[in-house]
Amino acid sequence: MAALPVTIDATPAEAACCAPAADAVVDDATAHQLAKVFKALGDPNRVKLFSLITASASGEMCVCDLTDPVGLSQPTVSHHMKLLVEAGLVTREQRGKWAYYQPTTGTLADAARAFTA
Amino acid sequence: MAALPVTIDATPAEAACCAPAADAVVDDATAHQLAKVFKALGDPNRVKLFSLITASASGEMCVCDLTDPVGLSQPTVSHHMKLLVEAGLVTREQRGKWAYYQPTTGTLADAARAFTA
DNA sequence: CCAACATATTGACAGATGTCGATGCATCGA
DNA sequence: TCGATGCATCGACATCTGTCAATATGTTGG
Repeated sequence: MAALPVTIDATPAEAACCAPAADAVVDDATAHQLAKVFKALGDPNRVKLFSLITASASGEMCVCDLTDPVGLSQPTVSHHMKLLVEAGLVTREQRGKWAYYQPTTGTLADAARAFTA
Repeated sequence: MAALPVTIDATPAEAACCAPAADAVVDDATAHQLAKVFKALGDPNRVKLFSLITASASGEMCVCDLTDPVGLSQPTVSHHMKLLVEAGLVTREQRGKWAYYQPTTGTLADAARAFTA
């Protein structure tokens, strides 16, 4: 499941007459993809990590700069970052010894729009 | 923790010189509140439930109309709806025998904006 | 090539989560 | 008043999740 397109695009939302739509407005695959994005931000520490990166002046941060602010061990931060990458919320770029993470701003906005669209 | 204001409003994002901001851009309470909202949508079935309600023509749905589309038992649907209510994503209104759930459209958008603001 | 450093992976563990059946608690209709 | 209906809560269970210490992998500098 590496590097999913993450296009999401909400279903047409047929809006039938009134009651049990029987088949969900979002299909199973879309629901899983959306849940993956939201679940990635469903942990306070990952919220902080993502916030730190998005608010970073340089637009990117390495693991060594992230461990201190959240107060977690280095392996734990790596674990969280992996989830954020798999959700498509950040991208990873290895430069030398450091792994730099950059936010993928569109992903979260698109996911949130899946309901209002 | 009933009926939280859910104002969220992102922190000023000081954007210091370059590196370890030491204290997170979002404080602990905000991170927890944001995580709560996203975690509520971090399950495929809750994504479907929320989608069903937001796309509903009448703007509200009762539990009896939700069990079939997601294929879950009634107690499980009640459990999921409780989480969505606690996250501030939907509101519950009891009318007669039925419990009607209505989407709180602003909550998700505000949570997503906490990072881009 | 080797030592030092930054990061990822593994193994383990407590705690949280999703799910259901059984049950309780209201409300409505007869 | 009584049974039926819609929903919530409880108890239980398997699974998932967050966390760390230990270790492995990979990259740079000497």
